[in-house]
Amino acid sequence: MKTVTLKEIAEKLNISVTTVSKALKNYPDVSKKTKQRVLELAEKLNYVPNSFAVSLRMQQSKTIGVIVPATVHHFFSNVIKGILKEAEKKDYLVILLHSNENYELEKKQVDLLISKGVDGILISLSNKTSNFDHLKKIINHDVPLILFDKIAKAVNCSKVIIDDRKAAYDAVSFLIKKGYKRIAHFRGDLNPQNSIDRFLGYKQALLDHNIDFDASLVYICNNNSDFQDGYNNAEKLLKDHGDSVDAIFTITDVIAIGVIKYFTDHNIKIPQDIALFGFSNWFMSSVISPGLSTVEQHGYEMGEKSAHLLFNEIDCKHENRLIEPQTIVLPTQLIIRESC
Amino acid sequence: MKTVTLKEIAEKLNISVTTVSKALKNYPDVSKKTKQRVLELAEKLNYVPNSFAVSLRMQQSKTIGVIVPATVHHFFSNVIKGILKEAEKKDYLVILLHSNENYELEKKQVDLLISKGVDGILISLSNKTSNFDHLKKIINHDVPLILFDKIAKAVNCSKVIIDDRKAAYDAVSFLIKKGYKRIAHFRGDLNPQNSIDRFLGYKQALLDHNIDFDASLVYICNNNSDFQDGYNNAEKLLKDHGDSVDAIFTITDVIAIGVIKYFTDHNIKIPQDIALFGFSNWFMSSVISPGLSTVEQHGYEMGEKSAHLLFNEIDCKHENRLIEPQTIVLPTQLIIRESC
DNA sequence: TATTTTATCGAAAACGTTTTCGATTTGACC
DNA sequence: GGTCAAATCGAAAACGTTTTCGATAAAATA
Repeated sequence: MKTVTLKEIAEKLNISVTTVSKALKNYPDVSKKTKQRVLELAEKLNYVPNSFAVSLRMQQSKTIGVIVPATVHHFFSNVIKGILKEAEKKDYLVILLHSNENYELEKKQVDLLISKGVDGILISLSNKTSNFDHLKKIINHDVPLILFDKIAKAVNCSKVIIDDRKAAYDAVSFLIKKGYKRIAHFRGDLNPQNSIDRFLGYKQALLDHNIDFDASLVYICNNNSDFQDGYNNAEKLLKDHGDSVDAIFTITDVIAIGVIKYFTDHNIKIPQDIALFGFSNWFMSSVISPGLSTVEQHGYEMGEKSAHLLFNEIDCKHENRLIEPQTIVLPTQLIIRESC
Repeated sequence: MKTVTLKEIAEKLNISVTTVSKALKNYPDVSKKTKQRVLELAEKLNYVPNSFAVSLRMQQSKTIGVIVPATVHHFFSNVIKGILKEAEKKDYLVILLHSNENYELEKKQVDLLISKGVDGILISLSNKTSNFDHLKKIINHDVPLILFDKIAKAVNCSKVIIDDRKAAYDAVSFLIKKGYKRIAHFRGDLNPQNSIDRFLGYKQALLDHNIDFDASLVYICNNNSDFQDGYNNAEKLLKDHGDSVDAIFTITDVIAIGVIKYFTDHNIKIPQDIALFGFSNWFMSSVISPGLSTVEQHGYEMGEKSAHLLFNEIDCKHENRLIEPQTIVLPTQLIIRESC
């Protein structure tokens, strides 16, 4: 099937390319008669505008780029779902990229997206990202940028996040109010902001409830989506502190799942012997037993909101309106299940 | 930051656009001296070719499109991961679309991709898709197409699948050899091929082991990724057959998880009272208790292979070599855990 | 010196749109 | 019949590349 162009329609109708183009776009300066003739022939020949030419001429691609660490996460795949939904509404296509928690890759992918001429970019940073020049490059190229979930505070662009610190604070406070006294924390890497914030929330909650912070109760999970990390740290915790610890707040549900696995394997009862609180509300947390208490993070809404914000900034740019960076903080909820 | 063009480089160097272009592409008919001058200035000005112009001129976008029902599935997000990996190697970008198990949407998305001028398309069909005109349209437009996992046998293009029938046959045979005699099947919708094939494998296994097929033991899950369907059907099964059934083979792990939930809630022991066998090896199946026996489907490899096949066909097309549609059948494995 | 080869360059067409602006035609009005 | 306004159209430039092919100059050959 040959792809048909304006020129061919014009020749068949013995009119100019200009008129064909204008007819299809319903310009007022072409007669009803020719409009109809053009429309009919275009329909018949199955005309579809060459998007490369349109992009070149209009300087826009109707495409946005999305970079996430991975989508094999319940949270991120929900975010993607929300983004795709919004994009569909606005007739935009989305290019998806996985940084794989790799800074160099993330940098390269940003360059790729810029060179592809996407109309906007959505990024959730990799855990390894601590230099933000590539993000500034995006801004310098005047392409709208939104950071979500794993953001860089220092970068001057709009952001969509949750209040990690408060969410962690709430979760740990809940544990304390339930009567748990020695609460460990399996935190994430030292670098990413949400790992820091959740740790700070944990610490603050202890402080506010007159419980001394004990650094030896904090364990680091280098990869907060590897349940083996949770499994191993559970083992370490037991070795270090015996049964003196009565609860653990983990940076993600996956880590908590690893902990559950270890405890189940070693006949340690949850929540009788030790309680658990996760983060993100992965699907499996609702079906595992015991059900895992966790923080609902609303990935889908975060995707929606981020995309919405981005399209808004794209529109602003086209209308030459000023873009005022804003930060949206999405609410979270504690989901209480049997694990505490 | 202004984007710099060949023309600007040419003007600054007092040479023609042609020469600049050729210098950057290392044509033999431009002197080493000018090449160097061009390269240096291009580097200094941060020149990056306008991809719209390149696409228009070269008639290719270096972009492929992917349509899947959803990515909130462990299997599909692994497929995506594999596709992205391959695409990165070949310097291709991928546009991701969710059909949401909606035929009309899928059709529209195919049109979108065609009109975007993607160099190739990868699709896993929605459960509702039973008309394949949109796929034929892709082929008629001469854009390479690969179907994976949820395919249409009738469409003449390359495919990457597993042998659903054999995998189901193996799983059910395993149950039988373990001594289970009355084995129910929670199947998927009537339409999709893999739902049919898994059912046929189930039936064949019974037949080959001299067990009568009992249609009343087959339950339909309209949405095979909704664990509630499994929960509800477990309830129905109990009501219909009491404790006479000793095993269930489910179309997916999620359904099985729903079943586990129901049985756990009602104090029915797995596998003592009833055994379970799932399909797809979702991450959670390894961490739930009891561990769920299932069929490993190798999503990542399927993504890799599909993308590889697609890039191959794209290359063929460029070199005007004939494309011979082929079907790759990926091996599956039984993963045996505590549920049987 | 005349001729041929080689090295280096650039004009121009092409990819397929969109949009500006000027040209032509038509009809209305006096 | 002459003037003016409105309606309808198209030429051409522009978006930024890539590539063909012809032109020129320098070097090699006779």
